[in-house]
Amino acid sequence: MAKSGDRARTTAAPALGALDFTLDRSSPVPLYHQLAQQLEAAIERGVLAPGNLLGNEVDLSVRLGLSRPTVRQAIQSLVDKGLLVRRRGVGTQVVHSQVKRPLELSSLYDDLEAAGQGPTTEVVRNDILPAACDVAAALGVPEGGEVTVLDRLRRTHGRPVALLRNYLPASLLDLDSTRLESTGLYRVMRSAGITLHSARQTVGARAATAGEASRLDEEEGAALLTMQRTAYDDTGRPVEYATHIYRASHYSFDFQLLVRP
Amino acid sequence: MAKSGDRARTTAAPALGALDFTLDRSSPVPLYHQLAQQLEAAIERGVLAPGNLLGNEVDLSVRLGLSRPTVRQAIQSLVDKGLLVRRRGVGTQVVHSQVKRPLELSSLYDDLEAAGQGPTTEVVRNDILPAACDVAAALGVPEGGEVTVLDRLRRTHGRPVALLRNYLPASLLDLDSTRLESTGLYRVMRSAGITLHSARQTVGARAATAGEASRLDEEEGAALLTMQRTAYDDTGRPVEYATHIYRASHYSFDFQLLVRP
DNA sequence: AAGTGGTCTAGACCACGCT
DNA sequence: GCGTGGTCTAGACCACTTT
Repeated sequence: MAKSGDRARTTAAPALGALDFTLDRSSPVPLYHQLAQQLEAAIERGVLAPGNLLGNEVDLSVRLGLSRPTVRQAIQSLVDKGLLVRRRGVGTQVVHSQVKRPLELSSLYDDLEAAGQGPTTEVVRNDILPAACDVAAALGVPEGGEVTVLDRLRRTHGRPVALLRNYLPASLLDLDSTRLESTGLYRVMRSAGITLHSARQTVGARAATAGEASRLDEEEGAALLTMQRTAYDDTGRPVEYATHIYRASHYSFDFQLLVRP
Repeated sequence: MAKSGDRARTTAAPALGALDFTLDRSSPVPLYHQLAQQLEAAIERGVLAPGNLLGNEVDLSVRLGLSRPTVRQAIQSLVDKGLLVRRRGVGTQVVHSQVKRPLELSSLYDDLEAAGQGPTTEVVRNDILPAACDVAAALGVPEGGEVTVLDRLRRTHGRPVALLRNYLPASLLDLDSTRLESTGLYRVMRSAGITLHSARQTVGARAATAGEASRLDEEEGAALLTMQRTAYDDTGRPVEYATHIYRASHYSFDFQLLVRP
């Protein structure tokens, strides 16, 4: 069914030898990771152009003084990031431009990073209350059990962009409002020893109520983006349930997907 | 800052020996993948309960007659899926319930799978036209170059849920409208030898115009979910640009994130 | 036929979490 | 100190793509 024979233009292998990789065997950072970082940097800087290259894992490992599995591990990590593509009988290529920075997946990281930076955050509420039914179910605590309810208003350039409501098991940690205004929730949680592992998100839309509209500087009925999220730590226990509202006129979710083979 | 000492309840290792793994060395499917599948099945069926287990990679490899790297590769693939967690000095645990099926990430797969199933699809337009500015930029073709424009209306339970507009380089493949009504676009592309590799998505919201409202059976001004996507094949070339509109009252995006360490 | 990545082995030592 | 996963090695054979 394919029409044009416009096949993967495989550029002849460029002078890869020009690249000098510096490996420090005494460093605590693993060799495969050192190699991966330097390969990624070379790709980012355009030294490794889209097309063919990285010829031959065996040669590479010999030239670097590493074993092949170690080199493979480095390459594999960049394949997982979507920067490289492997083909049997062909070789390993840098993916053809586009795709830039993999965006580290969706808003979880957005929020996480952006929180401490340009935007400002105002803590509107920070209380411990008995859990309502839906919250209890999401957090896996008994109904009526104590949960921290956190309401925040986030602005960028002085304009409101989002109403963030988060629920956390009250036993998990103390939330310092002052600290939450200068950094993101996830940073606070992380520095309390809570390591996030996964999250389940639902993104939808609906019209703004009068109350939401006034707080977000919108008209009643304006389109809002909604997001619900339950986040789990590395044991699989729920550690956060969030219901967020974003001004659709000022915010959208932007993320990249990789198709797993 | 952490309050409660409610630490990862590590269940004593259950009788793992009861599990019998069947490995077929003559099969074309890799040993690590056979093992991973059987481990995943055991987790799914609850035979491997959340808590501690899988004790000791070395023992496991001996008992299975595999080398440790092979066993590690199997385990690693499940860790990447979010089903297992490894801890140094502790062991490998099944993640504590929740998290069910990792949902294969966002709507790309949703559309991909759901397309051929419950929902029905009506091809409203399937033409080859010169590319407008934004389309040309997204697809990396010259402005005015030929692109296929595909408009579809998708329904579930007889009700409209989405207006799908897709642009593809006209040279890429012929799109058979009849076939598109019985299966998804990605299936058609795949069977034409186009293997998707990655996609960049933007999800937002806005109010419905009069025209959109009438086609979607909504009121003018109703909240709509919008999605723009550019998809790339495994060489990094854009193969699809899409602008989709969903009825927020009938559809939302649902997906899971894994936090990479 | 030659060259590539894909899989697999049987060891080794280290870093970390626990007790 | 002990047991765990984390890293690394130096080979081997196979499957696939290209010439």
